[in-house]
Amino acid sequence: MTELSARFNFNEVDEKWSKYWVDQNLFHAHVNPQKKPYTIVIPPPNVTGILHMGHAFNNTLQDIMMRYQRMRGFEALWMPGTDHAGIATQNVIERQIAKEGKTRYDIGREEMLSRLWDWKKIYGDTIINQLKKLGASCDWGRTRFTMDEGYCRAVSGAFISLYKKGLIYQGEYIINWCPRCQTALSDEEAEHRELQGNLYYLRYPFQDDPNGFIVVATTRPETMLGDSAVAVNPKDKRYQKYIGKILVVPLVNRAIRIIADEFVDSQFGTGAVKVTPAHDPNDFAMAKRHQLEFVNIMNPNAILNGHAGPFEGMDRFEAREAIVEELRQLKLLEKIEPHAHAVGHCYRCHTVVEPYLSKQWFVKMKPLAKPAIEAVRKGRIKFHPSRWTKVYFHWMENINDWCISRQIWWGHRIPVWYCGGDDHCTLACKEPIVSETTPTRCPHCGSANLRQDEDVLDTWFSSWLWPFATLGWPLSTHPTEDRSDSGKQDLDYFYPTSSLFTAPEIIFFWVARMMMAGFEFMGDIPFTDVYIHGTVRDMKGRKMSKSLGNVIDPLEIIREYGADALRFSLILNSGQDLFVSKEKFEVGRNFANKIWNASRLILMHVDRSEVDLTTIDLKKLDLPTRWIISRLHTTLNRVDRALGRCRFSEAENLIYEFFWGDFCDWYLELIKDRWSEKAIEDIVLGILKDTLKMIHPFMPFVTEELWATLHQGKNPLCREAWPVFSRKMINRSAEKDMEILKGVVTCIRNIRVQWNVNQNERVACCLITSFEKEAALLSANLTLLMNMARLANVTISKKSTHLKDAATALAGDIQCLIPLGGVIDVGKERERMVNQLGDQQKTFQGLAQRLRNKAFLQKAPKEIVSKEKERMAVLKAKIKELKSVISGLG
RNA sequence: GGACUCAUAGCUCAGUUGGUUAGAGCGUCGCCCUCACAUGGCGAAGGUCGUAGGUUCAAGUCCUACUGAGUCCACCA
Repeated sequence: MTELSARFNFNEVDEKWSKYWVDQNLFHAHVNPQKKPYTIVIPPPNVTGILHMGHAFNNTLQDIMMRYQRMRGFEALWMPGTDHAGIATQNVIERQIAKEGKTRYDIGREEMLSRLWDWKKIYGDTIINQLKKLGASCDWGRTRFTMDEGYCRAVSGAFISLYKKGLIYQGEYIINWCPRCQTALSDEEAEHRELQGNLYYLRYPFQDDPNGFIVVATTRPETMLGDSAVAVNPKDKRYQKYIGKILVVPLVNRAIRIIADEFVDSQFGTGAVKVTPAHDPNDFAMAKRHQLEFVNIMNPNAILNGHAGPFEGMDRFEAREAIVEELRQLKLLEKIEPHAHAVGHCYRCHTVVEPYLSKQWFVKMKPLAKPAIEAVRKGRIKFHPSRWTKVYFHWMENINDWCISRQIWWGHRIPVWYCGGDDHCTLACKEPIVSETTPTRCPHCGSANLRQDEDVLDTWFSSWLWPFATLGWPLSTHPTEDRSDSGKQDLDYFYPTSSLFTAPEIIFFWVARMMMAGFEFMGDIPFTDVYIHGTVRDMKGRKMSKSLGNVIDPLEIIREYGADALRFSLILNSGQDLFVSKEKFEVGRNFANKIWNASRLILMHVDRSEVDLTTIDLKKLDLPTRWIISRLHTTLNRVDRALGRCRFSEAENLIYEFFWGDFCDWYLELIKDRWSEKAIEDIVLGILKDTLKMIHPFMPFVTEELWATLHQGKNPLCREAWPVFSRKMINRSAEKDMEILKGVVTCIRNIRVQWNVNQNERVACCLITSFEKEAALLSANLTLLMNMARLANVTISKKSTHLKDAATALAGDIQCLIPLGGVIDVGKERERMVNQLGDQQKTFQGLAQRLRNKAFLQKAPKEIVSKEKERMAVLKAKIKELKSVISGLG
C-alpha cells in the first residue's frame, strides 16, 4: 500500500525532478557507436531573455521530441545554449546607463564591454534555469554561449574563410540605419510596417525660368536637401522636352539636372521623381548609372548636418515639418495627399530606420544559396508543414547580399586590421589585413601602427554556425564533460543534426542561413527536418507583448498549475497559432490530477511493480480486458504515427482520450471490485506502466513521480524504453463489441434522467436488438451489463435480447425496452416503430437504387459495394422483423 | 503588387490518401460530495461544415470564383 495525497502536488514534484534530472546528468549524450544519434540544437535564447510563452511552447515541442527519441533508444542530444544577441543586449545596458544620465559614448567601449560581461555573468543563466523548470531535457553540461572562447574562433574562422574565397567584401552602399542604435542593420532586421503617411508634391523651379517648375512627389520631403537630380521615364511624353534641363532645389539652391531613367514609373505621383542618392537605395542605383553626386545630409543620429543649410541641427522629422512649412510659404508646395506606405523599423528598438549611405561589410549570398536551395529541392531537408518550402525558395532565389557589420560594441569584433600608415606605406597597405590572431606588423610595410576595425559582426553571423560550432567546429576546441569525447568525434557523430524547431519569422534570420553555413563550412546539411510552429497569441489573436499588457507569464502558470499543465495545455492547443488565456491551462492541470488519482487507485491495490503482458493469454481474458489492451495498442500505434509526422497535439489528444475516456471512465470502473484477480492486477499494472511511459514526453513530472513511487529507486522513467507497439494486441472485434456494450450502458443510464427515476427505485427493462450478432453479444455479457446497469440503479430483468421477442417482453412486467440507440417508452413504441419502418424502407430504396447504378458498381471499390449489399440485406431482415413486431404490438 | 494560411457547435479547435449517423475540450442546462479524483461522475441541448458553382457513384475533405479574418514578401518615390 502506498500513501499518496488526493491532490497532485505539482510544486513539490516539479522542483524535485527538475533538480534530480540535472544532478544525475541523465540527459548527457556521448558518442556511442551502439546507438544512432538523434540531435536537436536549441534555438539559443537571448541572454537578455526571460522565459515567455513562445519559449515555453517552442521548448516543450523540442523536449517532447527529445524524450520520445531517447526512450526509443536513440543517443539523444539536445544541445543547449544562449545567444549574445548583440543589439538587444547592448540596448539593455544602454538603458541602464541612461539612468545615470549617460550614453555609451560617455563611458567608452572598454567600460561598456565590462558592464556587458558583468551583466551576462549575473543574468545570463536566468533563462537556462527557467528552461530547467519547464523540464527541458538538455545536455546541460554542454551549454554554449555564442561568445565562448571556442565559439569566437569559429566565428572569425568563418569570416576569414569567406573573405579568402572572395565571398566577403567591404563597400559603400545604402543600408538600413537605425539612428537610435546607431548601427547598420540587415534587410531582415528592418521590419516593414504599413504607416499612414503623406505624399508631398513639391515644385522645383527651372534655373533659366524661375516661374516655371516641375512637380515631384515624395514621402520624405526632408531628403530634398540631398537631391542630385530629378528623374523621369524616357518614354514619358510629358517630360521628354525637359530632359537635360536644369532645376534648382529650393531652400539649398543646388542646381540639378533632369535625367531620364527607365526605373521611373510614369503612373506614380507626377511621373517625375527627385533623386537622393545618399538616402534611398533606388536613387543610389540611379546615381551610379548617371554618375550623380552623393549628398549625405544626416549625421548617424539622424540630425541634419552641414549639407542641410538652415536646417542643420534639426532632427529628421522636425526638419520634415519645417521644410514643408517653408515650402508652403514660398508657394513651392503644390499639395499634400494622404498616402499609406511601408516604413522600415528597427527590429530591436522600433525606431524608423533610415536608408543611409555608409561603408559596411557584406557577404555575397548567391553562391552560398545555391547548394542550400538544392538540398530542399531534393528533399534532403524537409519543412513541416511543407508549405514553408515555398517561402524559403522565394527568399533564397531572390537573396541579396548580407550586411554583416554593426556599429555596436557587444559582439564578435571583425577580424580585420588596417595599416595606420607611415612613410613606408605601399599601395598594398590599403588592403585590410584579415587575420585570426592580432597581427603585430603590417605585412606590406612593416609598420606596427595597426588599428582593428571598430565594428562587430551581426549576431546572426555567429548563430548561423550554431549546429556545428556548438559541437566543436572548427577544431576539437570543445572537450565535453566526458574527457574521452573529443570535439571532433562529437561533430562526426552528432552532425548533421536531426530536426530544428522554430517560428516562421526565424526562417530568414536563422534557418536559411544555417543551411548555407552548413554547406559552406561542413559540406553538408545542418539538419534534416525543420519544424515551423505557430505563434502564441492572446484570445484576441494579438501577439503577446509587454506593451499590450497581454502577456501570460509561463512561470506564473508553472506556479499555479504546474509545469506539466503548462506543457500539456500549450501543445493541446497547438494546431496552428495558439490562442492562449489563463483558463486554458486548466485542462492540463486536471489531466495531471486525473493521472495522479487513477495511479493512486491502482497503487492502493497493487503491491508490486513488475509485470510481463507479452506472456498473457489474450484468449482467456474477458471482453473489457481484451478491449482495453487493444485500445492501448491502437493508441500507441497512432501516437507513434502522429509524432512521426510532428502532429503533437494529435498525439496528446489520443493519449488523453485513451487514458481518461477508456481507461479511467470505463475500464477502472468495471474492474473496481475485482482486484483480487491476478490477471486483472497484471493488466491494470501493465497498462498503467505503458501509459506512464507514453505520457512521459508530454508530462514528465507527474509521470516520473508516479514511476518512482511504483518502482522505488529503480531506473528513472526518462531513461526507460518506449513501449513497443504490437499488432497482435489489436482486437478489432473486441473494440467493436465493447462500443456496443458501452452504448447499451449509456442507454440504461439515460433511463434515470429521462424517466426521472429515484435513487432507490428500480426500473425493469429489456434489451433488444434486431441483429442476431448483437443479441448474442448482449446475452453473453448479460452479467457484465447488469453490473454496469446497477451503477445507474437500473435492473435488467429480462434477458430476452432479440427484437422478435420484444412484443412478448412488452406484454409482461417490463417497463421499458432498451434498443441499441435509445430508450423506448412502451406507450410510444408502436408509433416510433412505424416511423422507423418508414425511414428504413427509404434507406433501403436508396441503397437499392445505388446498387442498380452501373457507374457505381464499376467504379466504386469492391469493399464499398459489398458493404452496401450487406447493409441492404440487414435492412431487409430488419424491416421484416419490424413489421412483425408492430403487428404484435397492435 | 505577389505568396501563403484560416473560416466546422456559443467559444477554442480535431476531422488521415474523398466512403456508413461530422468529433473533443471549455461554456450552458439537468442530476449526483458513490468508498482514486468535485481539478470528479452521469446525462442532455447545440452544427444547412463562410457563399456560389464544379469534379465524382460519393465532398467538411478535391477544383474554380467570391466574401471575411490574418501572416509574410516586394525599390513604386
